[in-house]
Amino acid sequence: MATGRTHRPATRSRGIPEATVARLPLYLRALTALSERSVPTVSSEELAAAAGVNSAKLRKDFSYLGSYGTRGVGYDVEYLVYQISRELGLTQDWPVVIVGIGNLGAALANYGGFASRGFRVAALIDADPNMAGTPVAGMPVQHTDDLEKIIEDNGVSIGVISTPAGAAQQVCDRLVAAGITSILNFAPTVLSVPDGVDVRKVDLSIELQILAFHEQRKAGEEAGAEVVVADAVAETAGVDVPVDEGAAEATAAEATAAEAAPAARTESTDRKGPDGDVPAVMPA
Amino acid sequence: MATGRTHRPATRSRGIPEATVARLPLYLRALTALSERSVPTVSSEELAAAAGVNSAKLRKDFSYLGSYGTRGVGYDVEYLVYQISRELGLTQDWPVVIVGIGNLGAALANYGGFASRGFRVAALIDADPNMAGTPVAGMPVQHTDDLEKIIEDNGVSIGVISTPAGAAQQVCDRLVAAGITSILNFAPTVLSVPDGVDVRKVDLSIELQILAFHEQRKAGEEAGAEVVVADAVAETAGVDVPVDEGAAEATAAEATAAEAAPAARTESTDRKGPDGDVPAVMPA
DNA sequence: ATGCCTTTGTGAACGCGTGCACAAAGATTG
DNA sequence: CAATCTTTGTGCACGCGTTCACAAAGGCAT
Repeated sequence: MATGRTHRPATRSRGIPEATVARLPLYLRALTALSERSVPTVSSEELAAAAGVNSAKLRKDFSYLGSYGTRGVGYDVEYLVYQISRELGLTQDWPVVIVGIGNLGAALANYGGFASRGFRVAALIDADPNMAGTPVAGMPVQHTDDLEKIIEDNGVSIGVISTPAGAAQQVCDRLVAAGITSILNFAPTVLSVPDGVDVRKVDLSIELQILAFHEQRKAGEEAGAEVVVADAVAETAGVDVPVDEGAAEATAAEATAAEAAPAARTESTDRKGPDGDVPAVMPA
Repeated sequence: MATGRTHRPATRSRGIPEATVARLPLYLRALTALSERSVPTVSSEELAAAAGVNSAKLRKDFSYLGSYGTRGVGYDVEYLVYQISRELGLTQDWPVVIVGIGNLGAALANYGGFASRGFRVAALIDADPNMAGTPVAGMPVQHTDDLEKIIEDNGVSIGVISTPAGAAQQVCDRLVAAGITSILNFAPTVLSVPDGVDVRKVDLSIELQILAFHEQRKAGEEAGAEVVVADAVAETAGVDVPVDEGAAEATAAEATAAEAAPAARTESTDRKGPDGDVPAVMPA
């Protein structure tokens, strides 16, 4: 998925499991859809299907909130919508600032999903003086100089960072100093924040890399013979097998193509060679 | 299905834990930065700090890849960059199509982080005929009609969906039918795909809702006297505490602010328009 | 070589999250 | 009111992921 949180130490969270919290918005969305279709009640089975999860998991998730269902019937849609909204804190207004109005920042400013859930874009902030005053999503961009004042005046506690990576930590520090305690970070950097500040990150590049890993694995399985060969080579060649078999495979790769690893990365990304690990043929 | 590795430590084979895979890009980024500064070696402690993780975790993560470190010294930066890149499949080129060129789609098309990691945007696709031919990020937008042909001609196996929610499943189906096996979904919908197809989702609205939850909890703790009092009352009064403490807290909240809960629930469809979270991004 | 110092790699313990399976609870029907 | 049927809520077991803590391994100085 898309996120990660800065590690929260000792918070006596006699509360809802993090994994459950992360699913509540999913349930809420499914419930909202049902609500709009005026469906009065829904069973855990149906709702789970709509949310794309296991029904047992859903019931357990709801059990952390309380007993809001009726046995033999299901859950009252409207009531559940309200309860989840309340639990998530969506019954109140959350002013949000977006810092860094480039392509992504502008897209976020135009994103309809914010307002529909109680998130109000209070201000758009950018460091470029030329952008100041320029309307984006019907709202004038303001300059970074006024960041602190904007946050204070609007009582903002959630900030979105969509600046380039180089500016992110600096912006983050100013946001935190100004009183922000929750940050959604789109910049490809690890932000360091003091305790008590939550950071969630969305990293497009990382998501793609994870997909690439699985994609490669899938491709490798189809032409799976290669891997076997690599293992065989390792054994026949009497390669000094380190600690375990997993390492052996890696070692086999080294023994052939990866020997020139440091050299290979000097330039080209071409490595069609006798890799033994990387599939030589791409999925069509 | 997975009959092979029933009784075996996952050390063998491509048994890299999912959690580890998700962190590899993080390490890679930190290592790349070190590489650019010509740092020759790095210890697990230093690298962990740069990546924002625990050093023990990092070492264990690397142990799944093999023994690439040198005791007493650390890891060779260049070598590790190569190994991780190879493991993630970044040593090859991954053509990608982006479907839905609204605000977000355009932002993604302009995003530099893709190309820098071996991901090449092969095509931009949109359903709006008026957009066809319009250059976005120096590349003409193509019409959905040609989706299948584009994917086949370019050997694309990774697709990015940045359409409105309503169109996402349909687009997804066509992508899958055309041979796509990995999807990065930005539309706020649960996509259903056949086995063998990976889907990762990025949902901005959900991220904010999770932040709101924690934000609310933080605010509640500061003025936490309320909750404590409520609990005390419950006990002193000999109230039959319902299911568990969590529920007790919820009950306490209702007793104060959420008194109007049942009322609100009759009317809860009001505050959000029919938009829901439908538009991930509207076709500009 | 020998001994010291640093850092890796990993065994083991622990905690969280997931899924199964079922008893309890309520609706519904006759 | 009793019997039946549906669906919730949860106890339990299992597996994954995280963290600790330490022996082994390598470098380096003497």
